[in-house]
Amino acid sequence: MRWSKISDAVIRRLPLYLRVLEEVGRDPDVKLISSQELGDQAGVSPALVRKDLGWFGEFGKQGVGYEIAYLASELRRILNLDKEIPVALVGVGSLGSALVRYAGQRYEEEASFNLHIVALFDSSPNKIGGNVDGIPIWPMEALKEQVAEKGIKIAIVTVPSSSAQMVADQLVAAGVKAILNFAPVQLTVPEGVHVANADVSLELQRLAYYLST
Amino acid sequence: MRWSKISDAVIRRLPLYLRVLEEVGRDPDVKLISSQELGDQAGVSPALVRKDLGWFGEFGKQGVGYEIAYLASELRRILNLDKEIPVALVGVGSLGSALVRYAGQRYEEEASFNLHIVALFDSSPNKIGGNVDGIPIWPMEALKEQVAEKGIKIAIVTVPSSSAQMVADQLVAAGVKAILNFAPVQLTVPEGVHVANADVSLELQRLAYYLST
DNA sequence: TAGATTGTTAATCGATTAACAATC
DNA sequence: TAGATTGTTAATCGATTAACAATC
Repeated sequence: MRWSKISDAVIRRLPLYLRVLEEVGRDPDVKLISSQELGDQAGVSPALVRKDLGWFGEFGKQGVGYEIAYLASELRRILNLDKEIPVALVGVGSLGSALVRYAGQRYEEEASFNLHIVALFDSSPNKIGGNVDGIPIWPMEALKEQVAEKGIKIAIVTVPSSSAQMVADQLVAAGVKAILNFAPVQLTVPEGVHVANADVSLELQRLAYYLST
Repeated sequence: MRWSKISDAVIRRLPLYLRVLEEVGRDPDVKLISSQELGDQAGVSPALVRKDLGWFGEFGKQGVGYEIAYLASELRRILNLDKEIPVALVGVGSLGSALVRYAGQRYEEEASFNLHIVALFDSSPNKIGGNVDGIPIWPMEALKEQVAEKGIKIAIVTVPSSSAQMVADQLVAAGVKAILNFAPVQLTVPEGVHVANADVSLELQRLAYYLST
């Protein structure tokens, strides 16, 4: 544990900053960025940008700003994106397959989207042995072995709600530390395992609220 | 505008409460639920459940609790889910197609997921005229007409980042009031239009942070 | 009635913003 | 040097929790 007690709200903004830095860094003439400019592009106040970065160190120079390339590399280090991260995906339905392709594209396009889906899992016999974009589909029985062998710490769950908790349990047992859950259920995981919910269903229902305002 | 100034944090929890109510409501013997029980199942404190509901009215009985069917119907009304909501989707790639199927499934399985994708749009000539699960794919030129004809107020955007802002502009011009954006860019929309970001890329990068803790 | 639980106000907690000394 | 912008502390704002009177 490197920095304890840094709030999730802070962590959530770091990838956003990193994306802005990569965007502006494409212009080789621009070497520096101020918290004002970085905040503008990320949709955050300059004070908050400085406060967020302040949790991790001093990355800027007073009167000057932040060196784009340096700050980007520091953010990659903080987010563990300085090395390639192997990811598993469980549930190779249409959403699962689409996410494999989506992640592959991000991996190609975004310089520091360093997450790589390396193994797929499904329980359906007619999918096992197949692949999506060249990534092999394994039976659930192979989960533990593959997670260990490939050093997988993050998994994406795109199985039906009814099996999501069971799959999460298996992932945790196999040693996975973070889960991106697309199933419309609240997963229960032990302390130390992180779950992010990508619940499209809830988001759409939430948007419906604003139709009456 | 019915209730002004209710925070987004509150609105975000309402669909969650609704989901719990539907879940427990399946058992016909259970007619009542306390804020304690509702909170437990939604992962929220009982005090917060009562405070959230309190913004919209008095739905419970002291000493008794909340009548499940009644509270559910009130939440549906508040979230505009008491009537079917037509939705458009722009960008019929693999992610777009997958979401069409996903939404179709939610529509079947969840009693009050009352959002219905009724029109798809793409710029690729070899997709136009086709369909996904029977829902027709229109050219972008047909957007304004279809949105007006079908009364579409919500759209899902699954186009590449490079065209997302342009598509958003067209959606806004056509009269769409809420956008669920899957493209990894920050969309700019006028006052009164709501954007929810479903940025899988950011979520995964965020999860990577927790691998070092 | 007695016990339970709501609705609501006051207290607390945490996150964001404002301000400014330090310093490049 | 003078102007600019960081790093950081104090002030403010908003959201959550605690507490309890009202009441079913």
